[in-house]
Amino acid sequence: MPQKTIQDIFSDYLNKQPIFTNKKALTISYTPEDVPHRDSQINQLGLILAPALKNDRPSNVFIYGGTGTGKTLITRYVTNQLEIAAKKAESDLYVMYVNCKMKRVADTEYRLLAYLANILGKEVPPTGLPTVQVYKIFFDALEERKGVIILIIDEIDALISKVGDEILYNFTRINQELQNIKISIIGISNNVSFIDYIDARVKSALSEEEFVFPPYNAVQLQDILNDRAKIAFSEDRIKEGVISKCAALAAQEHGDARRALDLLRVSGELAERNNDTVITEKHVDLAESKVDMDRILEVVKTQPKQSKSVMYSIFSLLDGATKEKILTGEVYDTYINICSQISLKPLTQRRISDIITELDMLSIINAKVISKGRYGRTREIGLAISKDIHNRVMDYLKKEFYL
DNA sequence: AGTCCACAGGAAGGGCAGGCGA
DNA sequence: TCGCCTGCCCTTCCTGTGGACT
Repeated sequence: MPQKTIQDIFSDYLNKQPIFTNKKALTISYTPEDVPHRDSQINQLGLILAPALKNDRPSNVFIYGGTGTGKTLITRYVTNQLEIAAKKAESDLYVMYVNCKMKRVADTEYRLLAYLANILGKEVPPTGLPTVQVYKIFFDALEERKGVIILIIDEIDALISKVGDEILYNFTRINQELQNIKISIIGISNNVSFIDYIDARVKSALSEEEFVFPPYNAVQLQDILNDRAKIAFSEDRIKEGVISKCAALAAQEHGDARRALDLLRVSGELAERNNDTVITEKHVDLAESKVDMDRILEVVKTQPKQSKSVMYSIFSLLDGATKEKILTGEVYDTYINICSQISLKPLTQRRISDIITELDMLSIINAKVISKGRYGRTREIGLAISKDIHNRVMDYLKKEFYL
């Protein structure tokens, strides 16, 4: 068979009937027209926010629930609808959304304020001003609007664990300080126990209303996927069992709708790349490992060099396959070695300890504090990723460090 | 019962890059 | 230019601790 030229590949691609008609429907940023299995939450939130239409301040709301349980989606959906209604009723309503997990955007007090001021059309330099002044800029910008402002703070637990709860206290006081506007805060958190850590005054002010989003079960996930698949794929592209398999896999993992959508989307992409016309369960299997692989590789790539070399130290210790668990001290010794090999200035053990904690939080490793009695207290470190991914990450790091 | 290991992890602060107003 | 502010990464110094060993 004659070799395909690059032009053949391109024309094949162009002539091919696409599997996807609207891939966006399978991403988390997509807001569907209706949201199944969340009627009661939608109605509740709607009732709480409705006073905004009559220019009254809605209660502050706190929403909890695991990843992919629809917290953000429902909040945005309801506030979108509210905005439409407000336009009809000609009432002044402004909705602001911020996600505190956006790295280098809103993960500190200063940045959050700067970001919010920016939404309101005020320029704040990325650094340099006293925080008090940024507050003033933000408050002034608010004052220029009138009516009701709904401020959605997503992943609020990430912010508070980093900068403390004072910022929330300041927010709850806006209503007393500014005459023209009424602000209502919707806090969204992945962590249910988070509210216990904040100051009692803030707590009572913020959680005037509370609700919890339970995880989806496999049947519900299946409904969600079916709805989205109708929009995302051309007809008859999905083999029987594919959607239920995606739903089942995601249900096993805390009922996470995001994961279910990822699995289905990647399955489709794999089929497309493979020139298959129909998505089968085989593609879902492949997608499952690819979704994890992509997530981990992405995280690894964006780590700073020091973090990468700690990772490399841990991985190469565990690569010997003699042990499944290693200790902080061993990691540090290996790390010092690696540093001299790649001419990197070694950090102190204290700092490495923090880096290990960070890697643990990124779910790349598992680190558990254990006591070995006479032989001290330390952390026992193991891998949180599969052997396959481990090998891929090792290859990447080796290349990166020319090892 | 007491000791002592090998760290965990908190607190404070240094040094840097970068911005502001005077 | 200077003094003051910020976030970020890091070091230094420190106290705390579970449980094997004596």
